[in-house]
Amino acid sequence: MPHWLLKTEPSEYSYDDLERDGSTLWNGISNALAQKHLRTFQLGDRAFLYHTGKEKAIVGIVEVTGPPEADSDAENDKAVAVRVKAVKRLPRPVILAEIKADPAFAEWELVKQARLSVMPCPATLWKKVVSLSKGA
DNA sequence: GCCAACGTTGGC
DNA sequence: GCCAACGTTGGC
Repeated sequence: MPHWLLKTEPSEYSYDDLERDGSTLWNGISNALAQKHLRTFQLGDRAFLYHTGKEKAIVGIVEVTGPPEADSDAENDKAVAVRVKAVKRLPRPVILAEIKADPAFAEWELVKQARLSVMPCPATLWKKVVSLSKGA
């Protein structure tokens, strides 16, 4: 089961908002590579939610609750959106600085390609982030 | 607030 | 189809 990372600007839509809503349609993704990733999402896949802007931290885990569907808001009629639900907040946020400080993450798009908003998260990195979130 | 990185647009 | 100009994102 693949894992992912979704970015969001918390002043626009935060993990708090998702917890309040229960689930939301993750739409408005226009970048071609991000769309390519989004199209391969499957029911039950899990993703980290990352807050950009002031926070720059992975804050929680979400789960895909349906297959990719047409993003009816998008100008591009091939664009897809995916419904996700909140699973759990991480015990503590894992900030970008500590991710960058660890060479294990050096090849991850989160570090290498700052502007990509939907990306895969290799299983080893997933475990590492979860483990970091349990630390001090 | 600045700017590097990257994507998109449009003239040729 | 190339590439210069421009716009956007997001870290700093």
